[in-house]
Amino acid sequence: MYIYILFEIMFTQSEENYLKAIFHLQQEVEGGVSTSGLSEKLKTKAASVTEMLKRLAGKKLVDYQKYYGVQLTDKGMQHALLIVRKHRLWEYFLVECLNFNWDEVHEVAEQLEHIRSPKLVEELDLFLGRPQYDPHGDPIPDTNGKLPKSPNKRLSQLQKGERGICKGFNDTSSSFLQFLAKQEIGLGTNLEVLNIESFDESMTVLIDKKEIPLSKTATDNIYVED
Amino acid sequence: MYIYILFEIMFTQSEENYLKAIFHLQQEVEGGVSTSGLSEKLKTKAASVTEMLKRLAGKKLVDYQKYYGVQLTDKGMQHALLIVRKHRLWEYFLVECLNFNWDEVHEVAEQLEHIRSPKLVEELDLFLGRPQYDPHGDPIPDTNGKLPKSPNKRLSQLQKGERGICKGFNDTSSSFLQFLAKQEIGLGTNLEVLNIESFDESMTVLIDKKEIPLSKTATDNIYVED
DNA sequence: ATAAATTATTAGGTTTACCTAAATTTTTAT
DNA sequence: ATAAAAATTTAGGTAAACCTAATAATTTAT
Ligand SMILES: [Mn+2]
Ligand SMILES: [Mn+2]
Ligand SMILES: [Mn+2]
Ligand SMILES: [Mn+2]
Repeated sequence: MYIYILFEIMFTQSEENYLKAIFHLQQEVEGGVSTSGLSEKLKTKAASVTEMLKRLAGKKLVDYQKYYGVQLTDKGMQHALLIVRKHRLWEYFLVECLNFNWDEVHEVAEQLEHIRSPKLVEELDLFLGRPQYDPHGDPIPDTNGKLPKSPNKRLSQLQKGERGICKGFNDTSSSFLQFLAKQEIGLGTNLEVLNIESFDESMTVLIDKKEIPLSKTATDNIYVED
Repeated sequence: MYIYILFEIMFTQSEENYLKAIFHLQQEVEGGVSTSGLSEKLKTKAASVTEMLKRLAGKKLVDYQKYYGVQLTDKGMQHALLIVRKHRLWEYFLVECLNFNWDEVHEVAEQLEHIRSPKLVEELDLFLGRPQYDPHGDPIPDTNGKLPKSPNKRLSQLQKGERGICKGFNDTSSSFLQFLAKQEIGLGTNLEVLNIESFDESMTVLIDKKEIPLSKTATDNIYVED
């Protein structure tokens, strides 16, 4: 019985990476997640993705319709949320305890998220003081997979003259995070929209008395609370 | 150039497990480490070991003589020491920070030791206060692979009437560690040899006013400082 | 409605890391 | 010294997770 449960819960690193990628892509577009989307996100070829999707479907982790993409089953969602939980808890640990910068944590968390030990996850959560958000402002699922509500207004959605507090980022690539650091934009940063160019939707934003120009691409990837 | 260095340093989990196993077996017996010894330690079949040894030899991590076992090269030793360092630092972390018992840490450390990130190791070491010994009393190699001198007298080497302080354990199997916990023997435990049976070399030891009988097998696996 | 372009799947290969069974070498016992 | 036993290696196979090239289905554009 115990063995049975272990088998049910054991997935390979690769399978877990796919589950997480599907989870993230699922939030961006509705309907099935495409083979090419996964292929791009995971930097593997489409043929490899197709193969893995068939395997995941066999394990009842996804519903897979040939040519029409995949969606996580409840079981798949549950495990994806565990991986996300672990990823974000470790990121928090790296920044809070080990002097990592927020743009250095991703690669290591990508490995640590696969460490298998229920006790480890729960104790780490406790040790860190049950944080709600990771260093990028992303919500950390609790033991049951429940997400605290995420800050979900984008900076690009603010009107001229509105103010907001930076609560998170969508793109967490190293280059974007380094760009943000250079502009001195971080979690908790206060900002005010001074102007919006109508032709390219770029903004001029007031941060700490400095006027910072930001492209639509940038403002789309910054979450704010107003 | 940078890529080249990365390739040189990247080994698979399996390769790392072999290197560590060879390292441990090398300390127990002199001469080459045998295929069967590795097979037993790693719970794989001898044929699999032979195959891996050829691969490791190809990567200059071991000197391998068909039919006569292997020994780590300098390069292999260096990497084995890094894995041991990581394993023991993580064990220390689990016990000191995450409320693990010393007999619960091994399995998780077995996974964590493979996380690749030079910064992580050094920062973890710093965060933990540069510990010298892991929760089992085993020495933690420093950044350069240097080991602090290990407590190396076995309880079985003490004479009748001698006293000692428990400094470490050789066998770190769950069953042995649980046995020790039951007898309330741990790091720092004071003990006195009350009697040694000549026929089987078993001992009666005084610990905290209780008389505890210990087999030769047990006393061989307990390190003491006198 | 067709053709072209795009996207996805299948077919066939590779490498790693296991396995079993058979063959070979070394060690031990007579 | 030879034979039996034990240890090791080789041969041949499997599954995971990738790949390229060829084929097929879907979507888009004319
Ligand atoms: Mn990962
Ligand atoms: Mn994050
Ligand atoms: Mn390991
Ligand atoms: Mn240990």
